[in-house]
Amino acid sequence: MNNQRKADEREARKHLIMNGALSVFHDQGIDGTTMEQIANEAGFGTASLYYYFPKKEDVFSAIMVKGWEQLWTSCQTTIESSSPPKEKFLSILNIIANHILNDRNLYSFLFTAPQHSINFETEPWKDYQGKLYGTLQQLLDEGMKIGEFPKVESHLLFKAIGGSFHGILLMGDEQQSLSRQDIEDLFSRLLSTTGSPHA
Amino acid sequence: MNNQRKADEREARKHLIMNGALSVFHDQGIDGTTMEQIANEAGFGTASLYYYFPKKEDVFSAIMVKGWEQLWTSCQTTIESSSPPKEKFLSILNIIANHILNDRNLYSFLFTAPQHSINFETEPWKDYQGKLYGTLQQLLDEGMKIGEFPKVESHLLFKAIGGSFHGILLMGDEQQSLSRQDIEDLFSRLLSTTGSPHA
DNA sequence: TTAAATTTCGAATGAGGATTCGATAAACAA
DNA sequence: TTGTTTATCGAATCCTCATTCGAAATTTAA
Repeated sequence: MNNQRKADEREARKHLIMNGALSVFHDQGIDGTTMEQIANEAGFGTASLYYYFPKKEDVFSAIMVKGWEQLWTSCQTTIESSSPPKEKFLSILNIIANHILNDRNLYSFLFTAPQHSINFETEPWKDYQGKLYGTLQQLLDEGMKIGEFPKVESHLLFKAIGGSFHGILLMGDEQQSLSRQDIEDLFSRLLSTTGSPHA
Repeated sequence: MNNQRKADEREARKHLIMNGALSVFHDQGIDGTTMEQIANEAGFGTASLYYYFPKKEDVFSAIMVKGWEQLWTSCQTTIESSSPPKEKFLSILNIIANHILNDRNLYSFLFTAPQHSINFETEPWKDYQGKLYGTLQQLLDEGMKIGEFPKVESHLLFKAIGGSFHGILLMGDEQQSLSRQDIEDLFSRLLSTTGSPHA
C-alpha cells in the first residue's frame, strides 16, 4: 500500500494551490482573485481546484489554518519557557518577524485578509490566533505589573505594537533589508520604561 | 436663478450617498458592498445613484478625494508654520487623530481601501496623500538631522509610526476613549532620542 | 491486462450584481 | 398652462464568476 505517498502527494498538490492563490492575492488583491487565476497560477485546470477545495472559501481557510498553526507551534516552546515577560515578549516578536520575512505573501494574507466575507467564529484558525494574541496581551500585562514595561493602558500598547509591527514588516512592496537590530530598536523603544519626554 | 441652490442640493445628495456608502462599508466590508445596499442606506432607488455617480468606482473616488482634501487643508497652515520639526510633526499627528476620531467610517476607509481594484495613479486624491506623507517623511528627516529624533532609518520610523497610528485609532470596533495625552505618550515614545535599553 | 479508483479539465449552468433603459414624476421657466 | 430640464426608479441587460457536469485520462491493484 502506497497510501501514505498518495496522501502526501494530495497534500502537496493542495499546497501548490495555496501558494498559487497567495501569489495571485499579491498582485490582484484578495477580493479581486478568481478561482481561474488561482488554477492557472498553480498549473491546474479550473475545475480541478474543486477536487481539492470544494469551495473558494476553503482555500482561504486552509491558508489561514496553515499560517496560524505554523506561527503558534513555532512560538509554543518559547511561550512555555519561564523567561521574564519582556524577554519572552521580544523573543516571540522575533520569531514572528522571521516568519513574515521568510514568507511575505502568506503572512501578508494572514494579517490583512478581510474578515467580512468569512464566518469568523467557526474557523479553526481563530483558536491559534486567539491563543497567540492572548499570550502577548497577557505578557504585556504581567510585564507592566513588574515594572518592566511603561505604564500605558495595555490594550493601547498592544494595538500600537501590533500596528507598527504590521507597518514595518508588511507596508510597501520593497523588501527592506531589516536587521534584527532595527526591529529590536523600534520595539524596545515602545516598551521602554523611560517616561516620554515630550513638550 | 436658483442655480446655486440647485448645485448645492445636488452636492448635498452626493454626500448623502457617500455617507450611505461608508456606513455600508462599515458592516459589509468594502468589497462586499453593492450599489443596491448603498442606495437603500442613502434613501434612493438603485438606478438613481447613477445619476450622481456614473460608476461604482466614482463613489470610491469621491470619498477618497473628500477625505484627503479635508485632511490636507486642515493640516496646511500648521505645515506652513515655522515650528521645529518635532513640534510640527506631533501637531500634524494630532490634527489627523482628531479627524479620525470624529469620522471613523470615513478615515477607516481612507486608510484601508484596497488599492487593487483602482487606477491608483490617475486619482486626484493621490496628490493630497502624496503631499501629506511627503511632508511627514521630510519632517522626520529634518528632525533627525537636528537631533530631535532618534537615529533610525527614517523610512522605518515612518512606517512604524504610521502603523501604530493605524493600530491605535482604527483597530477594533470599540471606540476607545483616547485622551490626547495617551496619543502623545505613545508617539513621543517612538520619537524619543533616548537610546533603546534592550537586553 | 482489466476493472476500479483517482485525477484532470473544457464546457455548461446559475446567481449575483453593475450598469442601462424607458417611463414617470417634480421642479422650473416662459 | 405648457414645454423643458432635473430627478427618480423598477425592470431589463449583460457580464463576470463560482460551482457543477460529463467525459476522458492516468494510476493503482488484482
